[in-house]
Amino acid sequence: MSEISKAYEPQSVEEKWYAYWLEQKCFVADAHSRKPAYSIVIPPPNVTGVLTLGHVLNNTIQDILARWARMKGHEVLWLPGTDHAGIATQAVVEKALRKEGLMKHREDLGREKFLEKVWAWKEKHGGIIIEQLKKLGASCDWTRERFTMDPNYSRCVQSVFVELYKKGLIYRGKRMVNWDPSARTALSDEEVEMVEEQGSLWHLKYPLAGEDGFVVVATTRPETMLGDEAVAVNPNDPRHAHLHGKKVMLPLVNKQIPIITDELVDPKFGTGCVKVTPAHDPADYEMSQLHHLPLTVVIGPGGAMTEAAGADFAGLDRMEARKLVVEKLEALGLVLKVEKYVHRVGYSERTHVPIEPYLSEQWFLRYPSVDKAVSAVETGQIKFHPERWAKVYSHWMSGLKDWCISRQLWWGHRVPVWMFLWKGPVASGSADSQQVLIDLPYLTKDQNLQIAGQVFRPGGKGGEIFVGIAVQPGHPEIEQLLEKHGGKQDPDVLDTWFSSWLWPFATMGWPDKTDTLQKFYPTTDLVTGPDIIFFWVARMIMAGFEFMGAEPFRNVYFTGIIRDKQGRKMSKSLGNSPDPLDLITKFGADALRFGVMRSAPLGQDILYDEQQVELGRNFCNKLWNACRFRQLHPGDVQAEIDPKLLTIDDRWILLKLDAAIRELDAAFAGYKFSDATAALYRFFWSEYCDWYVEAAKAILQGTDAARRANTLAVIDFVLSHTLRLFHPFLPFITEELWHGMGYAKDMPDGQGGKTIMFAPWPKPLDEDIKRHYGLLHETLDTIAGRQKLVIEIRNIRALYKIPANKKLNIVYNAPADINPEEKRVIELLAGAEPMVHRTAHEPAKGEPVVHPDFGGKFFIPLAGLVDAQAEKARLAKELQKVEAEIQKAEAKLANPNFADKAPPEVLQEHRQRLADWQAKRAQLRASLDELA
RNA sequence: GGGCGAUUAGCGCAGCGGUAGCGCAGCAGCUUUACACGCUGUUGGUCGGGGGUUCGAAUCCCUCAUCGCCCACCA
Repeated sequence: MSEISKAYEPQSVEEKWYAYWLEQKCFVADAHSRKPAYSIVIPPPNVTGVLTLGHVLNNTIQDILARWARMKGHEVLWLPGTDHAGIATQAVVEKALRKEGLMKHREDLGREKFLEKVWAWKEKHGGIIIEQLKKLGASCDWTRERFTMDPNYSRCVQSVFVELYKKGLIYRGKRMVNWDPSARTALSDEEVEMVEEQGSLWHLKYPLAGEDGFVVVATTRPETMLGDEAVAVNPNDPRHAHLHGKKVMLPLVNKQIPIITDELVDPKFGTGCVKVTPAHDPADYEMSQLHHLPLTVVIGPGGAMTEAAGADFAGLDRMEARKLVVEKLEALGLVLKVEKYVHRVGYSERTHVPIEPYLSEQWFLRYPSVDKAVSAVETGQIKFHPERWAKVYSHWMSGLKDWCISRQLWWGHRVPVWMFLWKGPVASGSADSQQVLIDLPYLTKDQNLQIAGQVFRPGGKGGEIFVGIAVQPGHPEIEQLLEKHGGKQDPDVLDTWFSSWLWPFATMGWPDKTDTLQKFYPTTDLVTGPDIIFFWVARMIMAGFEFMGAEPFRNVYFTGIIRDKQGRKMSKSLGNSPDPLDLITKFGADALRFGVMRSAPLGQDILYDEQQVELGRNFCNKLWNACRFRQLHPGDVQAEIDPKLLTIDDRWILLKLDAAIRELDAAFAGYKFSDATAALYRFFWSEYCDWYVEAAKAILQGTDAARRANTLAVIDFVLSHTLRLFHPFLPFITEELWHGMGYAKDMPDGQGGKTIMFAPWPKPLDEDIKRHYGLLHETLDTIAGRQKLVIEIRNIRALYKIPANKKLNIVYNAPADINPEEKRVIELLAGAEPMVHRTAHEPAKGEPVVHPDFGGKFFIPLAGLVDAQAEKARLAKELQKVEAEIQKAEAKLANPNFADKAPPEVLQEHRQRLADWQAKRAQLRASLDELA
C-alpha cells in the first residue's frame, strides 16, 4: 500500500493515468471482439475550436456512458473527430489574415493560396480541442480519430452528392436564398436567426401615372423601392378596384410600373397596397414569377447598392441607401408617415449581419428517406431523451423545404461537379446557345468514362452538366484531362452539415463494409445539444436510412444549454464562459465533471456556478480521505467477510450499498446523471462517512483483532465497490485509489487488474448473499432508531451549550438488545463517556431524558448544568410539533371518506403514524410532569 | 400567430397523487488522531395567482401571470 497525501492533488494523478490508459490501449475498440457492441460518435467540435463548458457537459456525459458500458462488459467504441466548420473556420482565418495585412479580401490571395493558409491554420490550431478533451478524461478511441476533410471522408461526401444527384434529389436552380452579405455566401434557412427588432414602417406615396392621385404603400425597407417593379393589391379589395390596370410612377427612379392584383396581398394590413420588389423579397419574387415582372437587382452580393439602383445610390451600403432614399422622398413630400414598428429581421447566425434575400444559382437537396426518418422517431426505433424533443423533430420534418447546400466559400468540400462548354454534337435536347453546358463529349447516357481507375458517369437531363467524383489530390492527370475538354469545376463548396450528416458511418469507413462499421453501426447513443436538432440530428437520421438502410443511433440524449448565473447563454462574445482548462487546473478534472453532472438534470438548462465545481473538488477530497482512513489501519486484512462477525452497522452499510447500486442503475437507465451523482453523493458522504465510518471506529479502536479485521474487510468491500460506482464520473481519482488501495491486485488482468476501467460494474446484492450476511430490512429501522437517539442527545448538548469536545455522562435503563459494541457506537457518535446501565435511575429534577424508538430511557445528568426551565422549554417545543402532527393525522383519519376510499396500506400507514406520534406525546408529557 | 419549457427556503435545484427534501449561503458550537476541501447542531417554504378533479394535490386538469427557448415569407 502506498502512502497517501493528506489532500487530493489532481494534477499529477490525472496526467499519469491518462498516459497509462493510452499506453495500455484501453480506449481502442476491437471490431472483432465477442463482447456486445456499444458505440457513440462524438459530435465533432470545430477543428479550430476551444473547449467550452458546453463541450465539458456533452463529453462528460459521453465519457460516463462509455466507461459505464465498458465496465458492464461491452466492447466500446467512442469515436472522436473534428469538423472543418466551413464558414466559421474560414471567417476566423480571413480575419487573422486581414489583421496580418496579408489580404483585404480572399480574392487577393486566390483560392489556392488562401486554402494553403487555412490548412496551415488548421495544422497549427486544429487539435487543441482534442488535447483539451484528453485533459477532461475523455476515453475516445483516438486511433480512429476523423476529420470531415480527411481524404476518405471527402470521398464519402462526394459519392453521396453523386448518388443523390443521380437519384434526382440534388438539383441546381436559380432561387431566392438567404444571403450573408458579410461572408458573401448563401445560407440554409436554419442558419438564419430571426431577431425581433424595433424598426420603422414607412408609408410612401407613389403618384399615379398620367392622372392625379397616388397610392400609399408601406415598407420596412425603403431602399428596396429602387428595385420595385409593381404595386400589388388584393383583387377582392373594393377600395382599390379603381386602380386595377393602372400604373404608378416610381419615384426617384422615374419609371412606370404596373398595379397588379394578387391574392397574397392582405387587405387588412396597412393600406392594402404592397410595393413589389421581385429581386429582394421572397414573397415578391414569387409574385413576380406569376406576373412576369422583370428582376431589377439593386443590392449586390456585398450588401452595397448596384448600378441599377441609379447613380445617386450605386456603391452605397444598403443601410446608408435607406437613409438617403427616405431623405429624398421626404424632400419630394412623398413620405406620408413613419410608424414605429416591431418586426423580425433575419440575421446570419455566423456573421450577425442582416440577411439579404438574394437571387442566385445554388445547389439544392430534396431530403431523402423522410418518411422513414419520421416514423423511426414516432415509433421509438430512435428514442429521444427527454421525449418532448420528438415533437419538435416531427414538426420540423413535416415542413421540410429543400436544403440549399452550396456555399460561396473556399474552405470545404468542393462541389464535385464539372461543367463543360459545348464542343461537339449534342446527344439529346436542344442547344441553341453557344454557352450550353453539356456532358463530357462523346459520352452517351449509358457510357461511363474511366479515367485513372475512377468511373465518371454522365448526369443531368439532356446533358446539362456532368457530376462525378471530384479529382483527388494525387491525380493531376484527371484534372488535366477534364480541363482539356474545357471542363471547369463548380467553384462552390458544400454546406458543412452536408458532410456532418454522414458522420455516424463516414467515420467508420463507409462505403466500404469495414469491420468497424459492421460491429458498431448503428451506434447506441448520441449526446448532443437540442440547438442542432435540425442542423444535425434530423439530417443524420435521414442519411442513415438513405445510405445505410438503418437508423444511425438508437438513443439521442439532448443536454441542456449551459447558462451563466444571470441565465444568459455562454458565449465567447459575452465573455461569460469560464475556461474549463482553468477550472481543471484549479479543481481537477474529476471535480469539474462531478460539479457539472450534479447540476445537469435531464433536459433542463444549466445555470453554471463555480460553487458546483468546488463541491466536486470537496467531494473528491472526501473520497480521498475516506480511503486514507482505511490506509491508516494496515494489516489485519482478510479477504473474506465473516458473516458471524458482522455488526449491525456492517449489515446496514451493506444494505445501503445495495440500495445505492440499484439507484444508480435506475438513474443510468433513464439517463438521469444528476440523480446518479446525487445518489452517490448521499450514499458515500452521509451514509458511509458520516455514520458507518464513525461507527466502525468503535471496532477499530477496540482490541478484538478478528473483529477489527472483519470490519476492515467490510470497509474494503464497500470501498472497492464504491470506487467502481464512481469511476464513470470520476475516472482519475478512482483509478489512483483503485491501485493505491491495492484492489487492482485482487483482480484478473482484463477485469480490473490493470485498470479500474474494466473492473466489473457492481451488481445489486442477490438474495443469497443477503441471507448469507444476514441483511434484513429491519436493520435499516434499527439503525434509523439509533440515529435518532444520537441526534437527540446531540441536540441536548447543543441546547445546554456543552462544547462538542466535552464528553457527556449518560445513564440508561434497559434497552432491549444492545450489546457492548453497539453501546460503544452510540457513545462514540454521541460524544459520551461509557454509558452506565442502571435499572433504577432517579433523575434529578429537570434532567434531560431521551426515549429511543427501541425502548428504555437515556438520562443525561448534567451536574451543575441542569436548567429545569430550559429543559421544559425544549420539551414544550417538541410537544408542540408532535401535537400538530397528531392533529393532522387525526383529522385525516376522522374523515369517513378517507377510511372508505383510501387503500388499506395507506390507511394502515396513517394509523401507525398516529400511534407513533401519540407514543411520543405520552413520553414528552411524562417528562414534563416529572419537571413540574 | 403557433408550440415547448420553467416558476418549490436568500441562491441553485430534487421531488411529480399519500408525513415538503438536497447542496450552497446564514446562525451556534467544535484543532473529536481520514478530511476546516472538515465535524456537530440549527433558522428559513400557505411549493407563482385563481379555479377544478380527488378521501387526499407541490404532484393531475383548466385558467391567468412572469421569465426563457423554438417554429412561422404579412409588406
